[in-house]
Amino acid sequence: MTIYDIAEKAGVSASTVSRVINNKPGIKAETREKIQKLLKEYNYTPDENARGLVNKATKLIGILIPDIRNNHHSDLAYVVEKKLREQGYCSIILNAGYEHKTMAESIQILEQRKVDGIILVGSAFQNDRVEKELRQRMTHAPIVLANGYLDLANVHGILIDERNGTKRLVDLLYSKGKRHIAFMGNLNTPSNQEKFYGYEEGMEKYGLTENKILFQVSGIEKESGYRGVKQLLSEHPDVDSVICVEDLMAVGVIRYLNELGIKIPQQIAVTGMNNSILGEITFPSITTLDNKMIDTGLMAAQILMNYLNGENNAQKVMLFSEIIEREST
Amino acid sequence: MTIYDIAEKAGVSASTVSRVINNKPGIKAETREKIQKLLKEYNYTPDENARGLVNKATKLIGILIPDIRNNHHSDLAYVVEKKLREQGYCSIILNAGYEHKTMAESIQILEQRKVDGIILVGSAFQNDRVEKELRQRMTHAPIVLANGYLDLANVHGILIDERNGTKRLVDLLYSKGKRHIAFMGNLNTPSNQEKFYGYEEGMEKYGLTENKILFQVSGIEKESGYRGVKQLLSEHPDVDSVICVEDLMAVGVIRYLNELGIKIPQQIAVTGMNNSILGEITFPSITTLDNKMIDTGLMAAQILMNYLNGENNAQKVMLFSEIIEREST
DNA sequence: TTGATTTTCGCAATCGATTGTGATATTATG
DNA sequence: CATAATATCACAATCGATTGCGAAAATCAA
Repeated sequence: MTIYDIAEKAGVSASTVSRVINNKPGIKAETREKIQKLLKEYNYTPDENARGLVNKATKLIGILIPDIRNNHHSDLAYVVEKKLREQGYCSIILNAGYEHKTMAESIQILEQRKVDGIILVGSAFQNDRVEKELRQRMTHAPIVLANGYLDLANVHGILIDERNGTKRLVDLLYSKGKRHIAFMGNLNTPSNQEKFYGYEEGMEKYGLTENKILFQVSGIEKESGYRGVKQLLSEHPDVDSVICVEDLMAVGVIRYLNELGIKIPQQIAVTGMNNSILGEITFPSITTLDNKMIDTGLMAAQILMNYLNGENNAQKVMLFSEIIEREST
Repeated sequence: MTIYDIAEKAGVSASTVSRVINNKPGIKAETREKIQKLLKEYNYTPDENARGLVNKATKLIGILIPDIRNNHHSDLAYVVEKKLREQGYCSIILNAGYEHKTMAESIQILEQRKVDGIILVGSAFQNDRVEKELRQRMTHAPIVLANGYLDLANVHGILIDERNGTKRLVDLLYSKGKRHIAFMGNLNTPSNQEKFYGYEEGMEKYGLTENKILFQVSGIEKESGYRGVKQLLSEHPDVDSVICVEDLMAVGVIRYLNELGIKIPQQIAVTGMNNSILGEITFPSITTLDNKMIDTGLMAAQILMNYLNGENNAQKVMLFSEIIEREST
């Protein structure tokens, strides 16, 4: 069923039907109604792809996510998809992985699809390879980097004050009497680096520079946390609290401590980050830093829509993270 | 950069460039190479939407999911997206909700986008409203219903033996000496109904028909589990085990029991279903029924690809669920 | 060298929409 | 009633690709 079929049935030309569909003027009320009735009857809807060709707008938005299986990624994807859909946009969600190569490949796919805009989720996209790819193939489309910043004309950034948030996490632990606070996680994303800087600032604030421990582990899975804390404690028996860059990792930490019968938080306190649902359901539940994924998603969608509606001022927004205190501290 | 731009630079017609891109014969090797070099140089890739117009294939697949935030939904979406991408397809993921109306709306969106195929995730799609919508607007495209079945020519089904799986859950609990086994969750999806039937069969098998308790709660959130078990125990103090239709719900149940100091599984055993990561990290960890979301996803993608490659035999596949025994039983 | 084959490539139509321009029908004006 | 003004709609071009068909060029045979 094409627009020509409808036109034929109505005894008019396709252009007339098009004008009715798009509420353009210059059509007799009588004709308009007749066509509208036919549109309903055959419940015809125009082919968005064909439309995109001439309108130079596909109404497609690309959402690049390292891994949709992560709770905070899917939380964000959910609100974004929902909000974009309200405006008639469809979301193409790609798992872009954490490697620069796969990220770049994903951007190429979006170029082919001629998406109207892109949302990049996670600071992992804040790297040279991605920047180059965006500069080369995505000059036309607005881009929102959720949790990060890239200095390109058409890239908008939403930043979360993870640095300050982490610093406040140190405050919290200090207030609980903790002095040997360790930081666990790798530093291979700008986001994690920010967190680490915040940790450092916090420790320095209390004159605990000597006690700083950066314990790098490879992944963010709970196994990494489990093995990590095991090794951490063997190397630094005096540690009395651990800040993990991810809730999932904290889950592994807690499991190990539970197995050893170490009292949380009395002997060792633990915090995660990113406020995943996981933190609510462990025993003890995990104090975490809410990185405002929902707000970020809403904001990202909003900025994109604004831009597509003509508000061409590049934006850089800052959201404030929030500590969610639970049993593990 | 269009195909005409490339053609101009190469001093040939667009049709020649097209034939080179698509590896069609009838082009002099010399010309072919020259064009290929230009394609690389400008790293040109054809507009997939324009291509779709003439090829009558958008290389777009719609994935309908009630809610991507559910872990087992995103697990599935992840593998599906990955596998489809390998074949040059893009995934449009829509959160279709649990209401028939929003499901139908989502199907309409996919029709407009002229997707080449659809994957429906979850038995919730197994209803009249969806069936009608598919029959009306999706006769052309292959559809795979992951975890369910609809009797339409172009709909393939992947079924999971949740009924039998639940029955084996009853076996397990019986073997642990439990006799007052309650079933908790609503029955508003075919999947949950299957689970309930399995529960009934299991109870009858052991002559425990008298002890059957169907305790219906509205949602599947942990709060539903928490409140549910609270009420359940007040009404039926002799219950010694609870089968929940969802891990998340079991999380709430466990939390309540923990708060009361009830020993799990000695006093009351608990099982969840769907093998979410949540079940691994609670204390005690939750025995669950793995509904094979990963396998289902791979299978769904595979069936769709087969169909799109010409293997037009409708399929109905059965996967076997598997009990994952943990501490809660 | 000439005519027959085969290669190689361009022309033009097509996919399903949108839109500027101009033609026709309708109404208004004097 | 004739003419000007306006309302209504169709034609054809266009978006960026693909493809059947025919024309020109190259190769072959005699």
